[in-house]
Amino acid sequence: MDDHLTAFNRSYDHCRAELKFFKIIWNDYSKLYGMPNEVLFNEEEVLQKATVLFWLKGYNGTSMDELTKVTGLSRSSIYNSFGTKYNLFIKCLNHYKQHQYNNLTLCLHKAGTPLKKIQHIFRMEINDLIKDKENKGCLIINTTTELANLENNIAAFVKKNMEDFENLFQQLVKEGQLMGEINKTLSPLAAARHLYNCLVGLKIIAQTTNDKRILEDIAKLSLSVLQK
Amino acid sequence: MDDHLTAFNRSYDHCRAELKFFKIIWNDYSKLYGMPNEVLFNEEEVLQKATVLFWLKGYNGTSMDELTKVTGLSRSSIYNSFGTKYNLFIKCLNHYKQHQYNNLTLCLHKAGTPLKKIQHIFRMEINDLIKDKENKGCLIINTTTELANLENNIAAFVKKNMEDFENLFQQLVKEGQLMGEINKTLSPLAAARHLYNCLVGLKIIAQTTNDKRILEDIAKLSLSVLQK
DNA sequence: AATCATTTGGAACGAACGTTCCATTCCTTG
DNA sequence: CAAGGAATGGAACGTTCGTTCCAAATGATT
Repeated sequence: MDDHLTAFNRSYDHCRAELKFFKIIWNDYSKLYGMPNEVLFNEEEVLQKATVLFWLKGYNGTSMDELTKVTGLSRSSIYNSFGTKYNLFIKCLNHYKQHQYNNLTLCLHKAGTPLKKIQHIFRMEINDLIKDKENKGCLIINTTTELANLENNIAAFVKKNMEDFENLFQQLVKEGQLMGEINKTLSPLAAARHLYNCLVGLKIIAQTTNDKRILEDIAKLSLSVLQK
Repeated sequence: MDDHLTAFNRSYDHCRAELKFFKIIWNDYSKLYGMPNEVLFNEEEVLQKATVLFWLKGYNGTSMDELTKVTGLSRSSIYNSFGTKYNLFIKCLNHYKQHQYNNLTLCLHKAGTPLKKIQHIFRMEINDLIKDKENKGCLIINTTTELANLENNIAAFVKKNMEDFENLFQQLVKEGQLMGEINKTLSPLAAARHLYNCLVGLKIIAQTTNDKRILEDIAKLSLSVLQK
């Protein structure tokens, strides 16, 4: 897919957004004058189901037919609500990231010191990976290897995701250094990238093994560089 | 794809292998009695080209049509030589692994001490990743995220690959510990898994960034746990 | 030249793909 | 009950998919 197509997609999305906006306006207007209401649509639930399917089988491995079955929606409804398969996939990616972000902030509030927060993030990620009996790994990592080198939008999304993780870890490392629980000679950015790198590795290896101890051993050793 | 299909694939492969064996016998026999020779086929070259395509676009993202174009072979020739798309892909995976293994042994012979060998492996991997302007990453990792959770043969191949790396790293860590250049309190297996984990991470991150220093920083920090 | 097994190009297969279309259903309001 | 419009189910669109098939080409031996 080239830049031309990307531009087309953007304008297409824009067009759809505008259309939706006018529909909402029209909805209010018609209510005002006693016209029939628009039947609302449960986007969240459908997105969750579609996300799991893309997560399991990948973008190219998932067909619209399977998506209709898993969501319970008909073809027309999906196309009416999301446009194309590609648009639906992008929505699922964002949905997944939001879900991931929610889990992460939960971690940050639960644990105490910065180092403990980092450790807790790894513990949670490992738990989630092991809990998944389908070994789906991570949707964003799966998408990276499948599409990031072929599609600019995806590449940008994936890069942004990496930077968000880097910033989070960097902040925690800095705080930990101030508190004296993390080695002060480390570059916070380099340490953050190292942590993200290990997390990514774990998400791949979890697709190969179900042994929780292997993942825990790796995490333990990776985190050991933080201490002096 | 279930176990039944896997079993079918295995017996199908076996059948093809046997057929090929008899063809070779027949070839010798027919030569002896002056019968026409079989026209030989350059499998290596075709595999290399097919491998690069699968590497770039993934299994589901690659069509037989593109494979004919990139290899220069006609449809019939590919099917005659490799059977199915799936069989061709498995051959490509093995071809890729062999190539990877050759590079690795080259590393082991070039560098000196065990620790230096490990460092040299990481240096070479990073160089290869950065050199690739298409950001293809690693075929085996890409295949892990695309198919390992859906196909038993692939899962077994990927797991074997991980174990091979683990064994290599474990051996090097043990030797380094004997020489006193690697921290003796480390579990060689845990250290090996940590190293593999970091390598896997690098192969993913290289699909997101082209900045060599980022990868080098990560490798440096990851390897720092080996020293005391 | 004739014979032979084998390879090859290209047409063709049915199935599945993403997508579009339209008649019908559903719900709300008058 | 009638009317209106959005959402829906299901048929159908044209492509592309992996795969098969067959006539023609190939090259060594008689």
